[in-house]
Amino acid sequence: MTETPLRASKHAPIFVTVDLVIFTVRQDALQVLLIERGNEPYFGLPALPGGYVREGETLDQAALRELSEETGVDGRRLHLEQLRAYSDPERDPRGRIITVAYLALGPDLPQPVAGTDARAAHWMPVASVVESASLAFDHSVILRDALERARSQLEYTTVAAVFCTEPFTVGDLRHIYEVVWGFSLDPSNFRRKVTHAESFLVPTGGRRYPDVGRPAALYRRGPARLLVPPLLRSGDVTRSSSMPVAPFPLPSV
Amino acid sequence: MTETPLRASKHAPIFVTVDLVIFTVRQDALQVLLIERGNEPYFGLPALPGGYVREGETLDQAALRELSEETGVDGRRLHLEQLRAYSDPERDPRGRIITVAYLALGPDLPQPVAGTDARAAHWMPVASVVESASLAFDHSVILRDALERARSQLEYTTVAAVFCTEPFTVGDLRHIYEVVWGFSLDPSNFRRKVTHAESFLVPTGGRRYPDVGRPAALYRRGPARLLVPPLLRSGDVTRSSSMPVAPFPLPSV
DNA sequence: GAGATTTTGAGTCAAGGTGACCTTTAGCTA
DNA sequence: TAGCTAAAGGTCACCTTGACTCAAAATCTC
Repeated sequence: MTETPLRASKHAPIFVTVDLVIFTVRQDALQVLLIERGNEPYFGLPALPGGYVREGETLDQAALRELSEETGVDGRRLHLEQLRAYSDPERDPRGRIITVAYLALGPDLPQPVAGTDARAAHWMPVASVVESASLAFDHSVILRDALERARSQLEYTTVAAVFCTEPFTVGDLRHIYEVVWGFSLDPSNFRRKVTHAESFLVPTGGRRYPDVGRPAALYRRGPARLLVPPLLRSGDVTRSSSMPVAPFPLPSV
Repeated sequence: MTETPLRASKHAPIFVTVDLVIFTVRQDALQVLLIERGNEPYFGLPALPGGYVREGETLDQAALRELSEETGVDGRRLHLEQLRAYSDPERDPRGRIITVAYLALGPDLPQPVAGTDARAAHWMPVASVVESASLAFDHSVILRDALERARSQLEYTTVAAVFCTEPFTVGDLRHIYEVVWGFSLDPSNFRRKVTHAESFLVPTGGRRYPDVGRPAALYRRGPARLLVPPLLRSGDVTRSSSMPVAPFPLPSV
């Protein structure tokens, strides 16, 4: 915050957008909602949904608005959190545009109605997108950051449950973890942990009778937000923490 | 990202600033660098250092520049990471200004030379600021968020070591944890954890002879950035994770 | 110089979490 | 009925943790 008057010439105004990384789990895969760009630049390339922040709007409000415009889903049913800002001056060839990325997690969402901008929107498996498709702008980087954030959130918070439609079984929840983390978990140990965690799962008393196998008890999301103790990815592989700008194990102090 | 041309009238340009929460440990207390505002609005009130993002500059670069302008310290000696964006349309009475807050951690820094803007800059104990002083703009909120982030980072990463000037002892490092977390730790258990953590501490071979007591071995920061296993605040009290915008099912995460 | 003081550093022990694995239960189908 | 599947519960060895004790190496006090 400087004391310089707002319209001073030195500091050029900047256009600000929000971009959404919307994750859901469908068909045994973590999927992300991508739109196909209908204009230059990056015409025809897949991109994250998003748009300009309007006057008098907070970033959160802009994200919620874009969310409902793109998916037709009431944002209150989803988990939505700010990821971080991306600000490379060259990130958008049209000019100086900073974007604030949001991470949205929700249960199997409806096939997106084409957004208000009539752009085609599709669910795509995250795995295939991150390793093959190149997205418009710096959206590939944003997607990778969002994926790592989501994976890490599953360890320390109870967000995994928002991927499930209520009521759900412990098996449903485990399936979420396996799909997001990309490896399978011991069913017995998983049950022990999530049922022992305080206020994570609330039994409804009901049961679900699968096509085959013993019926499973049904649960609803409990009030707990934090998972104590955390449910760590045991392998503990390739975990990157929040990203420092100056390399953190720094050259001498 | 919409396809609308950049200079469309609908989306008003927005001014973007970076604000810095610079923490250091001096005199047995966690301290934050505050400036005294020399202009309206909030004339005379303490505020976080910061300033407008310039043309062609990334947010990270702007943060590094403000850091050196305010403290005269080379940013490469510090840990610097993006905290989050704050965007309430009413947060700045001068108009639409979004700020991206950064968290900077460093060893006992020099008494800040008055910034280039000739504003008075002072180290203030965080404890007294958060519970009494009201800062300009929404800086009180930013400071609280930054404090919680720093406390949580000490659990899962090795950043605590950047508060120490090398070489340092295990006691020095424990002192950092105690000051930032606000409670004392068992010296013996603390030593066991940090010395067993892979690549956290590298012994220099030297010793430091204190005024009284047994001499202590000296260490340098190791290459590890993540603390495995994490060093959890046992009390596990008042921990809040990253903040969702729409309450992820129920209030407060 | 002897003993008290202080801080480092090492070790013990019980409690609890974790991963690997086994067993039983409750439904289905052949 | 036998066989299959997934749920649910249990066992056990291993490890981490917190609380605690004890020895080591320096200074300070008398």
